[in-house]
Amino acid sequence: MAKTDKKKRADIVAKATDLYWEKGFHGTSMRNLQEVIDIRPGSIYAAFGSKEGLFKEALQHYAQQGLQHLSALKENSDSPLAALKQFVKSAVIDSQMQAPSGMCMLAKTISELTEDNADLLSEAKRLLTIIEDSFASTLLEAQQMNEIPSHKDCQQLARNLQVQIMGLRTYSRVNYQPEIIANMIDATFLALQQNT
Amino acid sequence: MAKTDKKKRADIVAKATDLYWEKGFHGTSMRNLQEVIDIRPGSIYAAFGSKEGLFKEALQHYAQQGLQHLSALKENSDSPLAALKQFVKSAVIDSQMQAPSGMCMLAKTISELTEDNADLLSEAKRLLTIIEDSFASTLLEAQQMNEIPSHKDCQQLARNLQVQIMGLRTYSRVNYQPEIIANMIDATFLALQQNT
DNA sequence: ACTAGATATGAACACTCGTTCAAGCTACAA
DNA sequence: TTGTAGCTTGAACGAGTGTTCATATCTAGT
Repeated sequence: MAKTDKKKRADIVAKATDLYWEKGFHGTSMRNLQEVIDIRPGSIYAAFGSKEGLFKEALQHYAQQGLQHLSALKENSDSPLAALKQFVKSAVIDSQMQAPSGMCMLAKTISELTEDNADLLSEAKRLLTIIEDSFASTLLEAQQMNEIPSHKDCQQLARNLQVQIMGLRTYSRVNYQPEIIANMIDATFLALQQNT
Repeated sequence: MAKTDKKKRADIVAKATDLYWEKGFHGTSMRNLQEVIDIRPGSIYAAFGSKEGLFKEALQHYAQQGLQHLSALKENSDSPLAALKQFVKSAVIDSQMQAPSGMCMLAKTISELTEDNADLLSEAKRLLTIIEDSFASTLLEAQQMNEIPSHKDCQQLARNLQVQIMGLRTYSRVNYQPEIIANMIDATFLALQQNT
């Protein structure tokens, strides 16, 4: 019973995440959500309290999904750097056609919201920081395996990567040219390994 | 009379731009706009047709503003590259505190909207392309003055710059550290000039 | 099979949304 | 001074917003 409840709840959050991700916080109405999830308003409010409450859980679900994807890729590879590169390519290139939006949901949220929704804004920032940290520790693993010159600052490299991903995902929406984007990612990772 | 009308209209567009820029298309209501501009609904609809019509003009106003800023900087400098760098720094760093939003309004629009507002979306893309072209021609000027190695592809460099700016402006909203951001911009422009 | 507690339902609430339009006002030509 | 063309006004429209809650339904323990 408890298990069923948890599964149901997770299912609701997953569907809500996709809709919020596509249309944004202000662009998504509770009626939209109710139709897509096939649930009545009372149930949402009993479980999540408000439109903001559900959005907050959607953000968390989104971030966790991303982190899990990265660690899955790392497990299937003996090069942390190659895993990271694959992660970036799938986030930037594949998600442009497959995902609800080509944008990173966290970046999209940070772009959209103002201090009128300070809670959601700071939650999105917090989650992005966590992701940046997981980039940094992946890069550190790569460094320990001599994939990256030892004098480089992995926190700084993670920052650069974060900037690059955000830029590329936005740019890809303007100009979707997979090969060119792929080349830019290759160049970014080549620079990581170089000695200057 | 015609002059006064044009000035009035431009004033309305300028105020609308700032509000839309801050709150986004869906986050801004016509009531918000009416209050900020101090105008009655009928007048807006007579002049712009719809919420979308006004937003479209706001996008155009925003883009034109940016292009004018860049060419003003170029006139006050004999190095196109230095002017461009100053433009980037002011867009990424200064606008974080001063402008309605730290984001580029065009990127923000592209991030927010879906095909439900195809007109606005493609207008934002079109304007961003124009801006990228003006980066490219600025870089070409720099190349002709030997500020940039002659074998580099200025269109490609402009693309990189666009990606970098979009990324940095989003990242700055998460983590506003002006010196670090400034260093990253310096590094980007140093790489432009280098011979690899 | 019965009952008590939890959960789901969907009509309804107060409010805001984008938009319209008849009536009033303004400013210039004759 | 008067006529008229065009702009401004603000009340009003129907539809949609996020949210609530009394009622109906379901579930689990006896």
